[in-house]
Amino acid sequence: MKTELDPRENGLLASLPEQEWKRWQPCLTLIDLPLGKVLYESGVIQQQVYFPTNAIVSLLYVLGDGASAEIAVVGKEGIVGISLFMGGGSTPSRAVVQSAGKGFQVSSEFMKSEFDRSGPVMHLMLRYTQALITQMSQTAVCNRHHSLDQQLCRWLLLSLDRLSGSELVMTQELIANMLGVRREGVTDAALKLQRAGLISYARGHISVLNRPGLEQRTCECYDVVKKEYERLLPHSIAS
Amino acid sequence: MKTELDPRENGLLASLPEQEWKRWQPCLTLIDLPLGKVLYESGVIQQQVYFPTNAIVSLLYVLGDGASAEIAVVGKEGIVGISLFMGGGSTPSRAVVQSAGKGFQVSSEFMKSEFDRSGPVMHLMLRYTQALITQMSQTAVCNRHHSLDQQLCRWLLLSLDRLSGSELVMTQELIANMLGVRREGVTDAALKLQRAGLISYARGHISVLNRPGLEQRTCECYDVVKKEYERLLPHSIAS
DNA sequence: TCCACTATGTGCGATAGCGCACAGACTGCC
DNA sequence: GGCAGTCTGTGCGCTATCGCACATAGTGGA
Repeated sequence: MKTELDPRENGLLASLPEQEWKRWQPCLTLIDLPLGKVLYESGVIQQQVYFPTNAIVSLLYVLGDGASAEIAVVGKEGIVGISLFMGGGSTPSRAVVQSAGKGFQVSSEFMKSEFDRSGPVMHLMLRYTQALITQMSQTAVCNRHHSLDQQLCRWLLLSLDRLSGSELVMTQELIANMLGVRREGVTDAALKLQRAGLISYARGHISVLNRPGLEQRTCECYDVVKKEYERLLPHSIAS
Repeated sequence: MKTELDPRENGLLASLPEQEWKRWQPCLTLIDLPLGKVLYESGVIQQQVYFPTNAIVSLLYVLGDGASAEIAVVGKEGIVGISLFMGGGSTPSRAVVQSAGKGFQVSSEFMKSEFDRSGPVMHLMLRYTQALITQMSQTAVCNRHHSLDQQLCRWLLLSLDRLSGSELVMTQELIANMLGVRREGVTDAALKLQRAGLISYARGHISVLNRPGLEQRTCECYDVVKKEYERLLPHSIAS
């Protein structure tokens, strides 16, 4: 009679071989991921790692003057907290829930011991990390060369891919923080998309009306990232 | 009577424990890294990985329209070709020698088998990768928020740290490609630094006259990256 | 010595995004 | 039903950077 969320809605957990899955299942804890929750803070050693199912988490960097920029976004295809197994234990960035939902957590100790088995878990995590690196690189390039309009399209598409459905709950203010631009700039860009009939925007609710249209309007960055995720993590993002 | 370059001028090779080093030493091949040499190309499977000693290699992304941007820079502290052990085998970016010098290469097979021992080599490589991720993230943020002046300072300092000495051989045109800006923009920024007495520029030769001055003028990004390299890879960058 | 070439410096109009101020509209709560 | 608060839309002057055109200055080879 359980209607509990299935951990295997997370792409990485779903990719675990049967044998590993048996070890993992009892160690997974369902966790609520409300909007704005900080999963880790710059420089702080993490006690858990997280596997979102229907939430989105932004990795963002906050500058001394309060300005910020999103480095990458993690959803049901990934894990939050890679620095744990990469060796640092912390990063100079922050992970914030950007779209509320649920996820699963496991303790750092468990994650570490699983990684250190050097088996499928490790290789899966490393491939994911490689995909994440691509996303970060592409963010850097996109920040440099592409217009806000294009970046907004990219951002919407990346976020949608990491959820299910075609609706996002997200104010323009928040999007501006993620993209590292002014709120008014997002308003302008969003208006253009609305007028083109691609999205509809209403007080924090974005509905995508014409996804192919968005894909046409975005820069190549989106496609590069998407293809790389598909190459490295087949089946992890339902498209 | 050998005056050959010591592989241990590379920080990662120098960090190998004695036991590993004995295995590695016979497998290292000295290689010339002339300006502009492409060490790997977007999407192409690599046959070698490279450990620069006195050369600098840029990881850069080239857009469809020819525009480009540097994602990260690798010098004597690192390795070129992490995607080999991360699992992808290739990345959607390009590695180009940005400052001529020497390095050592090992075959993909050797690197892979060493990584798969899951010992000190693996942990060293993962820590390096984590540091590289920090550099990429910070590049993304810097591209978004900081002025060209500041970015030029950051870039000069990062490059200097990865060489030895206080001189760079590098035209403004090339720097512009790396930073993903116009050549004239670099001219302007470089002039400001010259007038402030921080550097002197002469037909592709940059001498840093006042390093503390540069450090004062750059954005926080440089410091974040530097500290993270020092934390994750002690002794790897001589400061 | 001269010439072609490359590297650097300069000017100027165009544009994207910024910072700020403020208006209108919707929402939730009393 | 009214009010406070939040979200979105708009106007305007400012600045950094762009794109292009062109001037100047070293440099290396014929």
